[in-house]
Amino acid sequence: MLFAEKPVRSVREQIVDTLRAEVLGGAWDNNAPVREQALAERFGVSRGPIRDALQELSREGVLTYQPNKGVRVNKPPVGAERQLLQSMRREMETFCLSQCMDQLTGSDDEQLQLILHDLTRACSRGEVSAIADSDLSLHRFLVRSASKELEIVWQSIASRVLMDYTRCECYDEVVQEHTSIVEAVINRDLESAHQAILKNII
Amino acid sequence: MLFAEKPVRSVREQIVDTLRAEVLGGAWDNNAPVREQALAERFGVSRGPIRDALQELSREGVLTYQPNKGVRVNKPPVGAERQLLQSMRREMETFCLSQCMDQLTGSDDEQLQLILHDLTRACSRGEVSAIADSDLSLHRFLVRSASKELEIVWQSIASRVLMDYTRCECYDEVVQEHTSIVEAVINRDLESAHQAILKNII
DNA sequence: CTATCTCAAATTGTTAACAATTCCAATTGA
DNA sequence: TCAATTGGAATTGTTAACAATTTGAGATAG
Repeated sequence: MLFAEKPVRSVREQIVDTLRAEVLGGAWDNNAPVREQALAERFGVSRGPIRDALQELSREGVLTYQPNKGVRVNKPPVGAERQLLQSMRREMETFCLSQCMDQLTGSDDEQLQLILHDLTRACSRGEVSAIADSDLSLHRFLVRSASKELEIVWQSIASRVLMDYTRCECYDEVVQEHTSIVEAVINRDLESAHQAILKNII
Repeated sequence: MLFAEKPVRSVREQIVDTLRAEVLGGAWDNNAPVREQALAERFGVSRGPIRDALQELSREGVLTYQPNKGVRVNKPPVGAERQLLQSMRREMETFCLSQCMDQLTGSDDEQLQLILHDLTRACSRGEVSAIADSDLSLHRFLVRSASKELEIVWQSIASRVLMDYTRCECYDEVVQEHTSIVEAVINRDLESAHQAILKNII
């Protein structure tokens, strides 16, 4: 069996990714309650998988859970707490870059450019949810290339930090910064990649 | 309503805490499959809450999940990956100490000493699961005092790092190190507390 | 008028049955 | 003999019904 394992995305994963992008994109009111039944009807499944997804997003920091009261949209971290999370995110991503840089293949480069293309298109159209999703996807790709174990930890930090993604309105800058990252990676220029990452994670 | 909200522990939380302590304490074989039905019978509930608990422990790094194949006991991180997680844990705990130190009350001190007492007793009896649980509880108490939001992130890092808790066999040292931490905290000596924490998180 | 109580509707939590998938050992065939 | 097949048992995934809890509007008493 030499086939590359195709990432069979479960129902739960699809729901998680969709809702995460929507929340980070500002499509849900802050502190708004999230109802299981409504989501179940929307996604055409029963409440079981929906509950799974909401639990995962709660641990990720996108939603917040209260026993017997359901989940709501979480508040973004502020002040020193936010700075700590940003610092940890920088630490993880620079580490993962160092780890994976030498092992990336041409196929990886293609995928990166694909994601960058999605990000550019989403920015030009001003689709905030799609922008947030592509942004996260690009960083996730690099982290995942280094370690699937670290990916889970990273996601719960990155999601929290990006809970106020909508306040970033300068789309051109987003495209520019990620273009720098991808270019440096494709050139296997670790130093430039580190700098580009640090510049992007303010 | 001025009553302190008593932490009503849901069924899921109890199962999560029990299983986490058992795994960290080495009571489960490495890479051993974890069966939902068996746990459901053991805890006297249906598979639903069990699945919730297993999902949570998977995101926490204690277990590892594979679609349609269930969960297994996860492997501890090694090498540079482990060092990164340790570094992040240190960063979080020193931060949380600085944040909460001034706000701790006498009641908090009592609780800390209670946990330290549990830890000491567990060490003297050599009950590894109880040791791991008390150890985590003590650190969690300090993190939680600073931020309930950070607690979730911290847990997923600390659990991973402590996946090889059993290899630490010098119980006296465990007691000693945590006694130093609690003493420094009770004396509101931030500098000593930081040093004690850093010494404990190797 | 305000605060409290009551009860029905809405919502979350749990369960057991069913569906889909995986696992594994016995069977088959070259 | 050994690899591939197959069928049933074991296990996970999903669903709908039911139980428990919360919510909120209206009634009630002060």
